[in-house]
Amino acid sequence: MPDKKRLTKLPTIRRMPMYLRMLGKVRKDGMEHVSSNFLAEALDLEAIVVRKDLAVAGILGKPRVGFEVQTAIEAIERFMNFNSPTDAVLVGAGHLGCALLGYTGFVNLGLNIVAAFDSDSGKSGTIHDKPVYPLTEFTQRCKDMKIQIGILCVPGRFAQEVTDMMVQAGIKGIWNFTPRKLNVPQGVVVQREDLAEGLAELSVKLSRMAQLAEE
Amino acid sequence: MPDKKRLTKLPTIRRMPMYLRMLGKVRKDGMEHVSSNFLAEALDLEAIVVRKDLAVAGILGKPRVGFEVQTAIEAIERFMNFNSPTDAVLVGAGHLGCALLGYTGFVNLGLNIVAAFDSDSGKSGTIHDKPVYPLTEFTQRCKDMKIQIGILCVPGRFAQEVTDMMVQAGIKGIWNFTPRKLNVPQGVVVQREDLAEGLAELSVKLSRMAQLAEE
DNA sequence: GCTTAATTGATAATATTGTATCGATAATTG
DNA sequence: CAATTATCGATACAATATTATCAATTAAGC
Repeated sequence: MPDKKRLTKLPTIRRMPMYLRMLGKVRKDGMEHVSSNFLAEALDLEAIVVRKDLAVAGILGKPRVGFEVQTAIEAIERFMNFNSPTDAVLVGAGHLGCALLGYTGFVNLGLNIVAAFDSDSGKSGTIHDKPVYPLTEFTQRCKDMKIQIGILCVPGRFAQEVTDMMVQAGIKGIWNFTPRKLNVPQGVVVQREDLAEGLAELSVKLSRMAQLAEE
Repeated sequence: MPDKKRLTKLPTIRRMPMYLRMLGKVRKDGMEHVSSNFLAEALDLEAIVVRKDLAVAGILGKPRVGFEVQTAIEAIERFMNFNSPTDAVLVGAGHLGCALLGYTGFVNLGLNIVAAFDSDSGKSGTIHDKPVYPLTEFTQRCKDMKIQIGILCVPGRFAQEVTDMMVQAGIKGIWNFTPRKLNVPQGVVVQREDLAEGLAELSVKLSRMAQLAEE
């Protein structure tokens, strides 16, 4: 049986980036304190959820005042390991790959995409200021740079092949944007990202809404 | 208090596209039946999860044989409303927008992107065989085509503005790829898509893995 | 046909997540 | 400085999701 440890408080963990973003905005606006109510309102959550989530990250508030913005930001960054950036590479510089390369928000979340690779060596050069290399150079460069995270944006049929390369190159975490299951050895974690899930949710919400309207 | 209906069986709903994809592959391979065990193995789930999920969609299996592939596919499509495609438009033909325009998998999930819009009228033309129009034509065209779903891929600072246009144009569901909360009237549903959530999860999984390795 | 093995589906148990209640605390107001 | 009010945090409760158990059913093999 493969290692089967459940990740407790997963929803809380997934909400952390939201808090971080909003706290950043709030700080920029010059506010030093913020209440759970304010955050909840701004993020479309319940105040009690906010309080519990912040408590998980070890953040304490003061009655009548709320939470100290700066302290909260630091606590979340620490809790989530966002303050020690991890180098990552991306494979597959198609549209999705380029979109990810251009997304500036990842640095705040501890992810530093240092390079991209593509099997089409015609794409070599730079995209959004990040170097793009031919895939043939993948293993060597990853090993040289001691890359920890690989972002997989290739067409599905190449997914496993590239995954094997990543594992070979010492990558420990794979962010998988293909709709394939990846076989990886123990000690390597895979995070699947499947847009279809969100679409399914939207689809069902919509049809329930339509039903309500009929009644 | 805003409408507060919880969506039960949400995880099940979000897994449906996976099943559909795998069942399609299995059908292409010529298999007429498939066991929950097989699906679970192929999708990295537990067999019992598969059985329960299929049961929710009204799919019955036969002992010793498993589930009829064709029947299961049709049942899921019916359950999820995937067989009556909904027309959608996309706003913001940047990299992410283009990636979504080029993704062929959505038709199987009942989503038919019929056009895209961009404020930069220089982008007008076609992308991945889909027409791209200037944003000025948005409202009229949406109304003409009776568009139900809008996909929001613009930079965050334009998110609310474009949302308002969508609502105005009669759109009922918004798939929001910006990291902003959208204000919409009752009767319009928003599905947020935030890549940061997955990254947060990966980040925590990785650091737990690293800790395990140390022990 | 009878036995065996595989597989389902029903039921129950457990774990996780979300929500409500309420006393405690600190700033504000009079 | 006392009363009031906003806000937190602890506890308990409820809803949801996952996992385990096991009898029932069907196909296959003898």
